[in-house]
Amino acid sequence: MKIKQRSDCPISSALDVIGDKWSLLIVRDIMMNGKNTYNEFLKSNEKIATNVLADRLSMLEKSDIISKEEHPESKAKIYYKLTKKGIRLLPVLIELILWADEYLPVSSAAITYGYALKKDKEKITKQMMRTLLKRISDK
Amino acid sequence: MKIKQRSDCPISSALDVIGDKWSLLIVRDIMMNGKNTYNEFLKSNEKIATNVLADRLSMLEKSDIISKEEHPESKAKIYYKLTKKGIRLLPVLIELILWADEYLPVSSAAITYGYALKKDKEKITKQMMRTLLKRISDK
DNA sequence: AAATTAACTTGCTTTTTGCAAGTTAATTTA
DNA sequence: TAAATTAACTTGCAAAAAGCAAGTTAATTT
Repeated sequence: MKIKQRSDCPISSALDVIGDKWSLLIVRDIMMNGKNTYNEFLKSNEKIATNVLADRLSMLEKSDIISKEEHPESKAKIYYKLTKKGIRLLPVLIELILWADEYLPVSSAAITYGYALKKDKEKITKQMMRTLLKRISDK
Repeated sequence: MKIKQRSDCPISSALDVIGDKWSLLIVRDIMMNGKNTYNEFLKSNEKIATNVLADRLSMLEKSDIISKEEHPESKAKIYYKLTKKGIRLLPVLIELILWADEYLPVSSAAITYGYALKKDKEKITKQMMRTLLKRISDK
């Protein structure tokens, strides 16, 4: 499978890569939920189908948004991590959270978090970005 | 058709509404390309299928992201416009542009725009947001 | 040695997309 | 003013993608 580019518009190009219902949830799981393995992704609340997960992981890897590594604890596991390109999607996720928080029904935990985020978006984003980037630089 | 909510995570909920390959392109066309009618959307570079366009427009309307109005020039036309909820997606689009501009091959025009955006994101976003919101308040 | 876990793959059904052609009302043209 | 065109869809069908259940293989645990 290859990714078709529908046009050279940046928004369209971005959506060609991550504009489906699952890719950004995998990114979210790694970025914010401390998940890094196949089975951890499978167990998320949204219940991705196993073949779709396999497909998305391989697409995200091909797009250089995630990469595979040896799992530190076991050879049976694969450790999925974000690349820099993947980490740089953080601001997109942040804006989706802020939008959802304002216009969609979400969990009360999300409301609380959104409130803090709204007040200090810049700072929180920068801080998270730094932490995430640091994690990949000292591997 | 109704929208299924896969979980109460804000990112997931946002993607349930606008996380497909077409919805945000329609929003982009209204927001940044001065398009407001069915045939204008159809003519975009990405070539959406006519039945999919009809479906997305009705979903976006049901989600209160766009609304239909009489076209000022003709009764044969329908004027689609963004609601406030739709306009508030601007920051998401902006971040997608910035990410694509840095990590994907896009047009040279997009590169130039992205460069300005990167330098002055806050200001440009606020200015655009103000203009868009003004347009809907004085209808 | 047997059971379990992890990461997939396979086969099949359902849903969504894409494409071409057709419909209806409003508008423009000859 | 009749005929052609435009605008916004709808319909039918084939192809692609998603969802679901079960199966495979290698590593790990019991």
